[in-house]
Amino acid sequence: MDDLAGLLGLDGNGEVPSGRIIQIYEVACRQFAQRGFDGVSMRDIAAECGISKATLYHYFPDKDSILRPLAMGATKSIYLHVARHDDATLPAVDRLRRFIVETATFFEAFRWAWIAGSTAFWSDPEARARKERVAWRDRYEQLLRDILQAGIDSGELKIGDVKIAGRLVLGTINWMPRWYNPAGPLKAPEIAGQFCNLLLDGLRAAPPAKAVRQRKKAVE
Amino acid sequence: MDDLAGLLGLDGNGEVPSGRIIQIYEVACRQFAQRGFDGVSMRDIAAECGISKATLYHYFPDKDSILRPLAMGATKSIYLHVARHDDATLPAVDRLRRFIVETATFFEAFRWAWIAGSTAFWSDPEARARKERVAWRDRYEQLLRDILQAGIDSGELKIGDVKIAGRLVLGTINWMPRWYNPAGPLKAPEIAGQFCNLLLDGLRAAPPAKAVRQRKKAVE
DNA sequence: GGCAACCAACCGATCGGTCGGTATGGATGA
DNA sequence: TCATCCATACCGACCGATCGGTTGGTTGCC
Repeated sequence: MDDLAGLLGLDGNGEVPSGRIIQIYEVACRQFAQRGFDGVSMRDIAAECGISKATLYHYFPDKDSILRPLAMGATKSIYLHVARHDDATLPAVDRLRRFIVETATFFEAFRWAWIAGSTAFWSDPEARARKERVAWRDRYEQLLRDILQAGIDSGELKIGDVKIAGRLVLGTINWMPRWYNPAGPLKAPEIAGQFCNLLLDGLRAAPPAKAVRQRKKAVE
Repeated sequence: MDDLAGLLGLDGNGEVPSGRIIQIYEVACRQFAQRGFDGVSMRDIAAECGISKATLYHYFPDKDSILRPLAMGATKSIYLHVARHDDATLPAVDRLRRFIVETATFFEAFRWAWIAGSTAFWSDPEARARKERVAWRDRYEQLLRDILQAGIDSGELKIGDVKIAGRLVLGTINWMPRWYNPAGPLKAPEIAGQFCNLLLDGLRAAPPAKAVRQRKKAVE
């Protein structure tokens, strides 16, 4: 189960979230992820929850306020999760591995919320919420770039452009939800670990110097 | 300009495509990419084209038949494009570079169609069209895996799992449309070239043997 | 005359959202 | 003890707006 309550921050404070509210979040989250925000009607959500549409509006003022906490929670929690597991005293290579693997761990736990948030990013009409979400996303991406820069400074990594390298890493991670099969033989963190190995050491077999020359000629 | 006519296969046959049809494709394509298929109404498209909604239905029988050729064309053409530029007699490393760079070249030319197709993949109600599109997508991904396998066989590449490595490469490419800025200093093929360098040689600075030992200890 | 291009007006369906009302169960006060 | 009260949880029926799509035309050019 997803433990969406944790992602939404509903379990920490004094409020006791109704089980119905959690159910609505879970149902809506999966439907948004699978068919998109516009592709899901309030009637759809109500039907799968086994309640009437009017009851849905007893718990939520409008459709946006179902998606918003999910999208915000996913974006904010992913940063808090990787930041909690980061340790700036470790070698940058290990920090990078943790960043990648912990992102996958998080994504596996909150797959639907992640997808729903990333596909419906553009539709929130409330500017403040949109801005806050972008800020958390920026923190997440900045942490990765900080790790890469630390690796350059320590001599562990050899990177021309930190921004480009960051895009490379983020692309591999962010594309995972599109094809990842939870029922497959490899769990997300294992795949992420292999990604990290490939990213660090490259696809190329260690070439003798003359092979490099030959390659350069062939490109021309 | 996009030259959507080429992507749609409208210029090769005897038919003379009306300029209006091209205009509708261009407008719809960009709107679908920016706001999603469900987020765009036929009224929106008609308004930006400067025609009435009824006239839209003079050229297209329904909404799906505007998106379908765009999505199909993007998926089919990307494969044909990279396959045309592939040369199985070249070293696998060069073939891989061409695959990545030519994908970026194509994506830069048909950015909106690419995005519209990849986001609206799931909504086509016509099973035959969906199946055909998946088939072209599979050919595209299989070509990449073939190149990787050729590199393993020739000793150029050192890859444990071709599927995983393929996902890695595809992720970096497919995520590009999400952040790529056409007005930025680097064009898509240049970025793709840098991606290829990083993918081939890795982020890690060539480590002395003892540094590798140290790293392994730190992971534990 | 015939046909491509175009449009205002309209259709049934569905959208997000509202309204008035009901069943229930626990606290309150005489 | 029992009537009252109130908040919570729920629902059927409805609203105006908008959706994809249709109809019955009117132009203007060959």
